Amino acid sequence: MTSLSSHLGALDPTSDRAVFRQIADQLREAIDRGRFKEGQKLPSEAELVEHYGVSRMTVRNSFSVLQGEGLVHAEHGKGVFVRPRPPVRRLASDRFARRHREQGKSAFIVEADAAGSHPKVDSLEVKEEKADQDISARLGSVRRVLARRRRYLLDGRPVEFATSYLPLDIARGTQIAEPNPGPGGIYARLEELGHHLDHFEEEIRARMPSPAEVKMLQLASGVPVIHLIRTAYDTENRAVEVCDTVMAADAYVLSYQLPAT
Amino acid sequence: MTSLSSHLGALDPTSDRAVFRQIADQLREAIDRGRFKEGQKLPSEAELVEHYGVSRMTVRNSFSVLQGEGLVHAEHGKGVFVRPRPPVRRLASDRFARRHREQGKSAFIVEADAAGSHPKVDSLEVKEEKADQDISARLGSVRRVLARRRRYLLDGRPVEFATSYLPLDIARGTQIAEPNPGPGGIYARLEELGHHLDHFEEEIRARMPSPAEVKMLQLASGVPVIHLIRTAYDTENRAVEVCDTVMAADAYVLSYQLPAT
DNA sequence: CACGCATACTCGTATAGACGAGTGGGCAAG
DNA sequence: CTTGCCCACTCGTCTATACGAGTATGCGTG
Repeated sequence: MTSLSSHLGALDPTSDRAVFRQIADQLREAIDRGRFKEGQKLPSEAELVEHYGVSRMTVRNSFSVLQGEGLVHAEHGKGVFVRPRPPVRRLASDRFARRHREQGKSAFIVEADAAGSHPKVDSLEVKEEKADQDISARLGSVRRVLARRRRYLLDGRPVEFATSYLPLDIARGTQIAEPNPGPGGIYARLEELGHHLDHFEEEIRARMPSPAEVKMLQLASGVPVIHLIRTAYDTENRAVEVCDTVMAADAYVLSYQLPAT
Repeated sequence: MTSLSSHLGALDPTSDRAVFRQIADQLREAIDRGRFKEGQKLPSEAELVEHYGVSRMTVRNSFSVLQGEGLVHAEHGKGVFVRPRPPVRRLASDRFARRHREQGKSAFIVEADAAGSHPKVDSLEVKEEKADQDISARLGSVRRVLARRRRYLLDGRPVEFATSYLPLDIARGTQIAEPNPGPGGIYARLEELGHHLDHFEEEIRARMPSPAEVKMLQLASGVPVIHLIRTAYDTENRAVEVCDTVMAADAYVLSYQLPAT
């Protein structure tokens, strides 16, 4: 009678459900019921091999199912652990309102400080480049754009990777083309330049990350990304910026307020 | 010289990148470059075993990487195929505007018909039940609610699964408690009952689906879900409905329009 | 011609074994 | 006591094999 018996049952040989799925089911249920808590170590592969009397690959197969569901993650040399749900960042739909544009620091820094996290922005890159087809279409058939890339981190963990694209005739030679765009960010600069912002349009998709995104965001397996594309329009209904953002889905909740009209 | 050589190269034995990752990389690149197109069959496991000179489990491991990325899906007895991107349904932020509430059919049906798809709604269930903690909090501490569950399908494929929760003092005994809520849906009924809608609040998350959701939405592996929770408020700022929606992420693009204020 | 079955090919599941590499603790030498 | 090494335990990668089950094709029988 091992200590595992208290959390995990036996297999049903008559079931037509695959053995590795049965094991995954039992582990999942134990996690859901809180028998294994966040961050806690699951039984090792060897222990499960022993407990269920199956081969190691079968146990690993079970783990890979749970990994794909984002429930657990393995650490080489240590064990398999219940994946903790990181604190989420809530993005409200009024986050670009003018009243939030007063302060010197960026919205990300201010908000994270308020939440007690340690924010950081790195991978800054500002350069002119050729617009790809999609960006070009959104900005109204421009060929070249100013691209501002940056990565956001909370408490050392990368959570978001964003690129802003602006037409050259607007941004070139202005502070927008500088690494530090100044207080209130590029939206404040755009307004100073006479491009009064009227509204934003946001498109949201969710998908699994590419290998490059896994690296940039240090994503565990089983964590999707939220892909948000925001277009800013001025009062003349011209698209003045497109911001392409990829977020670690386990770190975000987006929130929108809609009028019933 | 097999036909595979034209699409796939050789392994680098000096690389410290695992063999199955190298194979996955080559297949991924071939797919990205369009050498294998949407819906097309990839080389069989046996062919890749032959081509690379590795064991079958190594090839399967490569496939499982690509499956986790949502790039391919396997069909028992047939082969492994490049996963086609299904037509997406665009949800605009004005989809609940009053002007869309005139017609007799539901918004889903009207919109899908217009897009040339064959819409269907099934799994209708309307019943009173105990509100869970989250729903209760959103509705302002109600104990029991009317729950309206339904599943939406496009061209036979399930794409969305939604449950609306309404306080009993509003919904009980009205047409809202009937399977068919009538023209304009429950929002039209709510307004007729004197609950004039003021605004909606939507919360969006993305995550991997639970096994139950995989079943309900017939999701391929590597497809996340978008979890949307909408709360409807009347002009007295009372929450009159909470709608919990789980969508197949590969079938949706959400679109919001925000004022710059 | 039509139907049914045999067969070959596909992926799914499972076993058993081997070696490698990261981690951490204990023990021995300095 | 501190340092450094060894070892036990962990997951990672890979091989080889076996059988099962779903699919498609073609051939032979009726």
